[in-house]
Amino acid sequence: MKFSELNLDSSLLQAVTEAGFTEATPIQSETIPLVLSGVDVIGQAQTGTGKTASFGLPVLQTVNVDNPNVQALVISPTRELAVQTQEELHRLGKYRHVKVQAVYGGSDIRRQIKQLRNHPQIVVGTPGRLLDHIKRHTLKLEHVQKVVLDEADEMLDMGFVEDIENILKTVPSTHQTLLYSATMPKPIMRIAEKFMQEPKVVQIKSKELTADKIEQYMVRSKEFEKFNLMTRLFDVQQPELALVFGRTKRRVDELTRGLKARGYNAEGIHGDLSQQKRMSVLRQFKAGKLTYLVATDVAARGLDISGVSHVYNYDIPQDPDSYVHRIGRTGRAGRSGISVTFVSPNEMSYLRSIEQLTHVRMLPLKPPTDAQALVGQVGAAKAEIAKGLQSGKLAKFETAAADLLEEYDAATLVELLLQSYSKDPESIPVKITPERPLPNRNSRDRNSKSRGRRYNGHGGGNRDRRSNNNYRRNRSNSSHSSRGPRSGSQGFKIRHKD
DNA sequence: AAAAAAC
Repeated sequence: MKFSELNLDSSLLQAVTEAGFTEATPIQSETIPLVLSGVDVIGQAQTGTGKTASFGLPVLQTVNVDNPNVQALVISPTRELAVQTQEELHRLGKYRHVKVQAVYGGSDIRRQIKQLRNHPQIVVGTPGRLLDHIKRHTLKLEHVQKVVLDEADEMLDMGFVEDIENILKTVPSTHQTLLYSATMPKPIMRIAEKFMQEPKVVQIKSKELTADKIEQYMVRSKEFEKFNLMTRLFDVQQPELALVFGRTKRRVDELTRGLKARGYNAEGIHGDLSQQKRMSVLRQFKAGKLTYLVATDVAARGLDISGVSHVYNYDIPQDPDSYVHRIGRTGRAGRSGISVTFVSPNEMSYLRSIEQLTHVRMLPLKPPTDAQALVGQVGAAKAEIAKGLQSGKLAKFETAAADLLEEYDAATLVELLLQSYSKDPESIPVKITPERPLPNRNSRDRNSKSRGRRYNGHGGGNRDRRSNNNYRRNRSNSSHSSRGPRSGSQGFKIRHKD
């Protein structure tokens, strides 16, 4: 269906056309008329199918621009998503002159209070800060007619339910509720029953939960080798933009440090960083000034960044839903994408439950050899040089560079380069805290079986401590060996020059 | 179990 057939105001259609869209996606064609008719709507569709516009357009249409009160409220699970939604609503509503304001934590509340005095008709916010404004009486919701719960599966997760309930208490009971979600687990349906009145459910049927434009791969690897395997993949795949997911904030920090040390254009994003840092990193990534964005699940949901060609699950998500969201950051808006998930032997059960949910078997990917990684690096270097020559930045080196590229084959050139920089990537130590070992594993189980379980309370702590020590010893061994040849993995060819 | 979200 075309947008022009959806009874939308010409000012909105103009903005849609300017954004480059003519054909509405299924979720948009189905929900826009429903939202316009005023009923409560539950919309479920794959990520990347234009959910924001499917509530945004009808909400923008029904807002009265001559009325200075807040008439619509959009609640988002993360700050970045709130900002993104505000930007998109602003873009779509600019010819209708609708004022849209985002409010979220981590940024100056006084500035937000001033902005709220500017009479926005639509407010987009995260739960905590919305409540803060409500308590300060700097945000009044008594004229709100439409409430949108965006990415509701995440938001209605435990902890948020109460916040949302408290926010909704200040909204007139006659309001229309719109709930959008990529997945629709049972708790959501219960919540929907509680907050909504005879909602119409629009479920966009898709054979697969994950977009088929995403090629999904997995790499079997031990914890200690993941880092090197992943960087080799980077060299071979040369992603345009890549999202790299780690399980914890700390691991994201360490991964980022490690990637930077090896010369990759990487930055991290997670909830412990200042909001300023979070925004600036995201801005750089969106502008293509940053190639690798290392993230916790803060970046897993909803974020729409064009050009994300690869998603790497450095740590496999334990929650299968989270996998669907993470890889949904690529393969958006009709483009294709690639995801690679690293799986260690004790994580096979997570892999199974993910595949059960998505009904897609991840293809085993053979990690590239050092030689292949080298060729990838050379290709990238050549492209860089070519770009530099083209832009004129390297004009004065033009003949010299051309000669070099003529004279040497790829591997030799890289060897020369590395020698001159004395920068052998794998010699740069990278420390990443290992995942804690899962309890009750192999050898300990076997030992304890014959002894029986009755000593449980007593011996448990001891056994755990022992296993930790073992683990630490293993780690220090492997970090030693990163200086010399490592058993089981071939070293970098150009390493042993000294 | 971690992450996210208010100061």
